[in-house]
Amino acid sequence: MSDVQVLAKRPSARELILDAALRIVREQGYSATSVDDLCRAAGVTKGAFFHHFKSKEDLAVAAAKHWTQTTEAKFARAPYHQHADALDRVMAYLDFRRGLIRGEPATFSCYAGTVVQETYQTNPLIRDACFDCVEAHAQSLEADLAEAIATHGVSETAESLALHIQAVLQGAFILSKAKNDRQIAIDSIDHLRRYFEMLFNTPNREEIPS
Amino acid sequence: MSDVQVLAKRPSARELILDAALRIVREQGYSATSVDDLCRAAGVTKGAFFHHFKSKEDLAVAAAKHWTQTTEAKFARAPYHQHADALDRVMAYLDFRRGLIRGEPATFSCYAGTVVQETYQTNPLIRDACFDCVEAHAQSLEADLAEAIATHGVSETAESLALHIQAVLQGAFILSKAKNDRQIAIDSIDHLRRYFEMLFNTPNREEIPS
DNA sequence: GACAACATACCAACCGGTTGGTAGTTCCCC
DNA sequence: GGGGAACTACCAACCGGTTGGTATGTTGTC
Repeated sequence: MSDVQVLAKRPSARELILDAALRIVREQGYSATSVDDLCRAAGVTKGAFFHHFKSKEDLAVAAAKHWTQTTEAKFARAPYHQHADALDRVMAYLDFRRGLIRGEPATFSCYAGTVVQETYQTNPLIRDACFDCVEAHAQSLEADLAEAIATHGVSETAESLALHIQAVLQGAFILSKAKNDRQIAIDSIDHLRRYFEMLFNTPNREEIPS
Repeated sequence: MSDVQVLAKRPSARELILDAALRIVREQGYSATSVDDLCRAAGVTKGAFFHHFKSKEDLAVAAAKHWTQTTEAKFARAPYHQHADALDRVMAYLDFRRGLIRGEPATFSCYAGTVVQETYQTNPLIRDACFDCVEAHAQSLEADLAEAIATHGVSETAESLALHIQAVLQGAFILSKAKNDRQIAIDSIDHLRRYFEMLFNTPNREEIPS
């Protein structure tokens, strides 16, 4: 054994490629990213790429699952879960998402949202993998939303609200990319927050608390 | 003069290409659409393409402007302008947008939103052209929004609300594409409508009408 | 020595773009 | 009003580079 035994072992080519894919595809888009681009960015050869993935499409699907895993871990250890009240957790989640809008759009935008626009009609496998990403994350919010809905007598469903949050975020990312300005995304998230404040504060919503 | 003098003259290659671009690029994405694809769809040759556009990038920018023009015309003759009250016009606009969610995502989604995701970092010319599209349409709503804001004592700006509408729509399109289901987009627009209802009905919003 | 994990070299198809050309129209000078 | 130069609109064939993918090694490990 020539190397020192360190805990941070050199990541495999597969992991290097997947991490590179999440980064470059969010920068350039899926179609514009060539297999050579990915290999160069990951520091591996084309042989390694096609050893681990049987096609570029296969990589895109695997990267979607990888995206789900990394984001799942990120949100699992986020502080918004700490609040005792369900609605507090929901609002803290929105604030957490707001706080993530930092740096370049490529770093805070969504892999699935980027890829699905280019593939939804030509590649159902990738499209479904991308929807699974978004849906899985939305579902992770449903428990808190359902509890807040029950407590505050709101007539929306947890599923619908969770998906609407994702829609606003995706749209906010697009506007940020188009204007090359992150503030425009933050503004939309603020509008979303205000929607939730009004929806859940229920300031005698036409006297019909359902 | 050998031909009959008809009003509907054969569209030029340039127009055929631009129309084809709006259609195919929304289906396949910008990078995945080759110049040959465009020529085939438009029924013209590559020579004609490069006679009218100096590059594929040039076509993308021209198509963005073409998109602005066609949508401008479409919304100019939409019925939501008829209402006497400004807030009624705003709400009717949202309902109009809701009603446009028909058929395939490629037919109701936005050229600019699709293209900008693939080009925002690699091609500033295209990115700016796409933002101009979105901004121009958002600005067309600002007069009605400003009037409704003034009448109802709302503390948001017309610009911010107009852009938020566009963000929600863009996000709704993405979710529709991902789920391959237009209802998910309609649901988000319904949430947006509810936000506007609550924002403008001002049911003693914490007693601070600004 | 078997097998996974890579690396090297290569391929046909396709990519955006260029070429040299033609048909028709417009313009201008006589 | 006739002729020709200049111009626009378009076309088919072609070009070098890049594409996703493959075939065939080589290397390290159990």
